[in-house]
Amino acid sequence: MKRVRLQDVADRAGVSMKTVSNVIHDYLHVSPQMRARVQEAIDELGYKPNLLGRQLATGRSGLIRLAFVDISLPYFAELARAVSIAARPAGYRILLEETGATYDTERSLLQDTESGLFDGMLFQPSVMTSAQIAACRPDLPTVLLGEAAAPLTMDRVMIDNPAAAREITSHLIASGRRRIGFVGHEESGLSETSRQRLAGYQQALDDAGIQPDPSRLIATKSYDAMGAVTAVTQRLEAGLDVDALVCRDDLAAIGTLRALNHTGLSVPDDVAVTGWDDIKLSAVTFPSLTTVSPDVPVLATRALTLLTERIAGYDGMGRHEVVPHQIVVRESA
Amino acid sequence: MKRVRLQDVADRAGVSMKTVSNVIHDYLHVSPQMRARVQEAIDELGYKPNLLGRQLATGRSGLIRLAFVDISLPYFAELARAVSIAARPAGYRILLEETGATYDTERSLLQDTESGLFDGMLFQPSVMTSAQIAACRPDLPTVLLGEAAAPLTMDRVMIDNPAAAREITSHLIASGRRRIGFVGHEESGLSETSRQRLAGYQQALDDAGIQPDPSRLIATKSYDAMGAVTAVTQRLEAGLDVDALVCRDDLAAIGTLRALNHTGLSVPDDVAVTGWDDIKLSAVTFPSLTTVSPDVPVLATRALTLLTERIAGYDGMGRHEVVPHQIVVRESA
DNA sequence: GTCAATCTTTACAGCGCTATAATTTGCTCG
DNA sequence: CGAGCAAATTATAGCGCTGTAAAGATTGAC
Repeated sequence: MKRVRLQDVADRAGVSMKTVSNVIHDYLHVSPQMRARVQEAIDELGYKPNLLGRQLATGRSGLIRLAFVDISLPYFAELARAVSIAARPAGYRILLEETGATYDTERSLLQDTESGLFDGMLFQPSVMTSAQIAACRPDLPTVLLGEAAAPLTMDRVMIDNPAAAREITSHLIASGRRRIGFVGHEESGLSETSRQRLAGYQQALDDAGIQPDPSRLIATKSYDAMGAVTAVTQRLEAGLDVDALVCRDDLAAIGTLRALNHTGLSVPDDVAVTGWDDIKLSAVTFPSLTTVSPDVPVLATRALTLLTERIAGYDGMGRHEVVPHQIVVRESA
Repeated sequence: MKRVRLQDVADRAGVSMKTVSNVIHDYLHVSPQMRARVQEAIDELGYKPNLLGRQLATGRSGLIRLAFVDISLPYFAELARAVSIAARPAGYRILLEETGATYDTERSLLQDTESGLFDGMLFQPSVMTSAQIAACRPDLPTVLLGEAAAPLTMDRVMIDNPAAAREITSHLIASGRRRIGFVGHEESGLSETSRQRLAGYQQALDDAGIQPDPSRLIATKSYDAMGAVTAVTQRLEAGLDVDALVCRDDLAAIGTLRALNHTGLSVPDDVAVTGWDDIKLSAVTFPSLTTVSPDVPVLATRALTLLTERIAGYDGMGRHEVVPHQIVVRESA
């Protein structure tokens, strides 16, 4: 059983290839009887259009590259899902690419040695700076996600991190907490994400006239929850004095919950904890997490809109969009 | 700035297209000086091969479709990562597809109306039966993942579910538990996955001479952790009498932990809990989860090996491979 | 110095589809 | 009844690359 080509269908129906193509694409000007005749031939032969041929002819692949650190981090899995769902109506499929947070991988995304496969790219950088990205001058239409980096020439979608950090810290202060720490920033080489969240955290303390105390900043060695378990446990044993911990993300918060529980501290009675991202599991931990909830579907939709405009040829300066977030209050704070 | 084509490079170097192609592909018989000359032209023009053209010419896209229920379920996110990593050395990229566990979506995967885009497919069915899958006669080389369904004609890779369920239940029995329940199967229309895990659970009870008690089976309404929270809480309030709960997967276990904690029961002192999948977070919950750990990297590698053989033309009967698992003992049991 | 054998390079025909422009058919209307 | 216009259909030229087959260059053996 060999493959059926467009020409085979055309021969069978006794028409030209283009007419068959018109039927397949529901082109307006095809007479009903012709449409029926061609459809019959298609069905009889079991014809399935070959996407490779179509892609080459149109010059579009319908594929968008979605690149971020690691799909096994729940936030990114949920982001991937949202993007994938948002892309379907626009006729795009999503191809995932993990960077592993290495400079070389991120750079090779921007300076691809091959072309044609992707129509565009959504990229959440984690180690490259705006200047480095700008220097790469990617030739693929690209929209950046997140707060990490974005040259002026490129589009970017994110939430207002300092504001959200300030809000969630203020929430802790409003509930009477004063000795508030921060968990989950890098030990050295602070990322832009951590920087912005720390800034909002500090701002909230300032607003309340609380003197920020550097001894309440707990850096972690890795992005996963285990990094927070290790770091927080260690600092608790060293006599950390806090009544609340703002965590950089939900994974850090989950690790923090474990460290606190393990040490015999009760959440939120002894120490309140907040997360960030509102991953699905944050509603199911015990206690459930008060967290910053970015509007991921909107983020995905906006990013795709900007990207499709770029693909369509828009060539203006970078547009930087801020997407809404909210503070979801649960048991942990 | 228009796109550079192979012919442009050939013109610039004063050679034929094929020679340029040979240089790009490190073809054996190219003289060093020719290679240098062509490379120079490539660099000068900044030539990037267009994959669409290559794909059409070779008839291969290098794309493998990976389909399962939902990427936001941690097990699948980790599986996707493993497959993606295993695919790279073989020259394949992975395109994710979510089925949402609906029959129509699963069926449309098998009976695609388009062709050419994918070289093969890895598919973890969740609602289709073996017979339904067999009836579809997919024309794309396909390897099935998981225990749910697999016609005799198709390859499949999975772990030994009944054995693993039996082992983890026996572990509970060995630690003195007797009133052991099961959490997370469907309320109606038992899935093959649940069936096999329940079978192993029951077998272990039988082995120990314990009478299985249907009142200790707790079905859930959804696959996520919240489904388990609801179901377990409800049953606990209704007077459920257990000293251990075998959960269908880690998400159900995490939900179960919350329900138990919320009800004031201590894990593992009052009730031991086990999970399934060994997702990353299972090491960070409090208490951390004793769980069944499938060897996902091996699963991914074996599945891809079988798939590449199918793509290469292997046409034998379905091969059913069993991949190793182990019981990871942590705090919860 | 010649012939065969091997190494390099080339010419060109597709891969399967779409887009453009050209052509034919079907109507309306003066 | 034929001009004029719109609707329907076709012929054909690519899209950018690779594979095949064949030609040209080089080498070694005798």
